[in-house]
Amino acid sequence: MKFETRIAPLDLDITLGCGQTFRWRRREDGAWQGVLGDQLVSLAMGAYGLVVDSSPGRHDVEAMVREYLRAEDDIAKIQRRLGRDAVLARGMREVKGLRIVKMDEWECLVSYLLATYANIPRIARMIESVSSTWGAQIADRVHEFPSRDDLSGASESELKRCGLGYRARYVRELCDAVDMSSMRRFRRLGYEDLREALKELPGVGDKVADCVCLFGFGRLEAFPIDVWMERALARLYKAKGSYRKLRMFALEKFGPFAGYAQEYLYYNERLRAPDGTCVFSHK
DNA sequence: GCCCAGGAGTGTG
DNA sequence: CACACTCATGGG
Repeated sequence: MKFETRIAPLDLDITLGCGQTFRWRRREDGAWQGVLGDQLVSLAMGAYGLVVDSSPGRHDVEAMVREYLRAEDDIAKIQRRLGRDAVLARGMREVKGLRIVKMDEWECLVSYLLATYANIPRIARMIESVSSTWGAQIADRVHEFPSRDDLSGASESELKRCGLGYRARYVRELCDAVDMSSMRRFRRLGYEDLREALKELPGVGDKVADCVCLFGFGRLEAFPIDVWMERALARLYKAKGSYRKLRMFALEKFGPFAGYAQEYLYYNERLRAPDGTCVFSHK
């Protein structure tokens, strides 16, 4: 099933390749292939807008894609607010097409649980391994992300065979700690209450909780802080200190769209090292 | 071999 | 509160 839908501004390479989500691959022809729910989806930029090709295809795939890419976010408005900060104001035009994604809450929670103390290629491998072991198959070598019930049958040793290491125990305990009704209950909580509730879960600390708030529950004020963000905040704002202090700094400075500021800064900080490009600077 | 990776849990001062 | 240590593992 193939159709075109209008989402602007949008840069697929930045949005799907910047490390906020882990199951998309860029093909030789430039199209991005990934899995959304039970759909194998390919995305490419066309003349009119975003060209979506999905299989097996479903009547609501367009709505799924538009929700995932947060098509209704007013990027101009967000950037106007973030532009009050002089550092961001200088480089935001370069990342206009970066959109925060709206992942499935459960997939996001497990993904960022696995992401602790691992690099992005390894995170992607762990997720693919878990998906191909417990997720329903939808195409050749393509599987859905396993639901909570799919995964609740997995033993710790089976999970370790997927290369999870010490994370295997967290996943096992997470399956016992939550079900789909608790995930629905989480949706009704405000950001601060949600992040505290998530932190109650095994293997979920400050950083994972904020990632799940942002990329899973769509709380745009969440500002996850990892080692790259610590570097960016120190380099660009001379801000240092505990997670709590840095989070308060960001919330005050960037307000309700702190999550977008975080992803702009994260993208910039990560790309700065390998190829020398630097979108934002303190000068 | 050495270092680091989108950290969290636990114990201690 | 802050800090130190441990927890597995793969890749540069």
